[in-house]
Amino acid sequence: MKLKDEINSNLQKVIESIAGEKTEAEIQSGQESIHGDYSSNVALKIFPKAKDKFKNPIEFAEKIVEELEKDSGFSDNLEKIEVIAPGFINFWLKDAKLLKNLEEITDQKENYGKGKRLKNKKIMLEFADPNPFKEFHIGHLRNISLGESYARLLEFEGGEVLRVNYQGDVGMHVAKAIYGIQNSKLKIQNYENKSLKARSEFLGKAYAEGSKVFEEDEKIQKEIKDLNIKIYQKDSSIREIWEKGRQWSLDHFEEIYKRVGTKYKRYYFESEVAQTGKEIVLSHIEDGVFEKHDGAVVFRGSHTRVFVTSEDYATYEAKDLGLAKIKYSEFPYDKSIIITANEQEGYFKVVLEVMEKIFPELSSKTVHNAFGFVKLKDGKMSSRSGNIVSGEWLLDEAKKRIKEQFKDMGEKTLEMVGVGAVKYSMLKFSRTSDITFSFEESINLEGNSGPYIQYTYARTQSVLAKSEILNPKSEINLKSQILDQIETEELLILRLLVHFPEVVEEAGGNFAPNLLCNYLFDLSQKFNNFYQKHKILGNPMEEFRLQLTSGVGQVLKTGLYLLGIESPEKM
RNA sequence: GUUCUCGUAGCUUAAUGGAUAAAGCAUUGGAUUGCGGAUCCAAGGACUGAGGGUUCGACUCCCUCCGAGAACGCCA
Repeated sequence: MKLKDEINSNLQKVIESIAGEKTEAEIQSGQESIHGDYSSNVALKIFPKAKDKFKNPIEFAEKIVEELEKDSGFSDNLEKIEVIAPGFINFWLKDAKLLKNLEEITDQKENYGKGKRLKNKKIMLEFADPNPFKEFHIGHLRNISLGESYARLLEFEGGEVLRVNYQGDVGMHVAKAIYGIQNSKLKIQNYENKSLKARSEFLGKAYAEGSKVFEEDEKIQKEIKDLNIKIYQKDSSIREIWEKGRQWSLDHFEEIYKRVGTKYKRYYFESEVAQTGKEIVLSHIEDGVFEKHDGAVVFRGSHTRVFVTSEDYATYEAKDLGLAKIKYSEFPYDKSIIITANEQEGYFKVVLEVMEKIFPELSSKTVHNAFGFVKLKDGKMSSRSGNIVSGEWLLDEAKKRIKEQFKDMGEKTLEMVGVGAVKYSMLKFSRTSDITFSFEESINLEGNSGPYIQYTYARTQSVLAKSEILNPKSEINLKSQILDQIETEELLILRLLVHFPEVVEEAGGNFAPNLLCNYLFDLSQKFNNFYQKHKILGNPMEEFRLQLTSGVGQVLKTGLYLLGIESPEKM
């Protein structure tokens, strides 16, 4: 059992016996260790209900501690339990316990921190969702970084995660793009033999041109709407261009997925769910879920939305209903999670309202997780205005800048560090907050960045490799004599290592990879501090310090993996 | 107009209702006859947009105002 849980259950038992109150005790993991390795505010929380027995929360807390200390099996791991005004209870671990934890890391290796919270749970995770014919922009990059990290965190806790991607290959945006292709000065034929990048840039431009004239010219607007219908009908006049453009986009996306380390199990397309979606909507007019208005089929919920257009085509809304049904029939999940930008929050709210009425069993299992906007310093990104930063450009630019600084770095490492820098910069902020993208910062190799953590990992591996050369068969064993020789910097690291499993659980439970980022950064800083002050190799404490180094390396590697970032052995 | 989200140091951001509001960047000053200086140490810098309220305790919850952004019937 995790130590945190152990403290929790002991607290619960004791409080129930003293105050007769069942409670979910709240344990905090101390970050700076000034308030202990763990601390609890239960005495403050429960005090109003124990008022008749104790004068103040401190007295109450003292009684709790007295009871806790009676259980020697529990308190043997603890150096002390103290009560601090106005009523906090702080727990300090014994150094021996900290060392024992380090041994666990050595034994369990990449399994250290794994949980069972989601054992036997099937989770469908939809993320990235770029649209063919449009650019894969930095918002998608945030989406896929978050999704992949979330998937790994859920798997780490025992869940079976099915990564899926839903891509809009039909609809007005495609019509606009095709109009753009047909009327652009840039001829599609010229791109036949060009790179995927060049092709997708061409498509992006065509889309921007199509959108522009759509807004400006009513006659063209009508033409584009007609094109849209032809797309749904797979009309022979546009079939070839549609298939070609679609494939070019998908090939390009695939390249990006590969670069960022995401492998999807299933790709859904709007073209394959539209019909099912429409049928679902039409079959629920009679029972009053939907109503016909101005020739369209609408739903009147928290706000009104069109599900089937007056031209009889499924909108995005109806398609999502079709998608939900197909998803569940293919993979009966315990939970279905959809990750999108928060501009879709209102939209999903309505779709979930409909689902509650027609697929109640699915709606209760479906969660929409939104993330904040990725803005540029000079305002909102929009693929229509053309003021857009493509995901690929950002990855390449990161790599380029790193190369300028580290000329002899190999191609493989360069890619790991470049992608790591970008992904980390997408993950280190809390998911829901809008972030302002800055070129300098996301590519910065110093400070709170991916490369800083990767560098620290490479450093641990370098030390370990060197010790291997100097002393090939050294089996690391902790000796109890070292207890009184441990340095402050080492203790700080040991204390932090204890919390890794808890941070991972919290990051997964709250869909908050940023917590893991902060933790890894903190650990890296503490290790670098230690490294600077104390010599590892050729020191009387060498064995212990090597094990510490190895433990830090292991945790950094596992942590980076959970963020979806690779750990180079050398940089 | 309606609904929702957000205002924290010069900048970018942290902080399940808890203890001295935490980092990075930038700025200033330091550290190398040592295992990778892509490192480390130190300093300055915030009445958490304004004003009320709830609470033993509020960046966090409630109300008002100011400011920013997003979503709102045939786009995705």
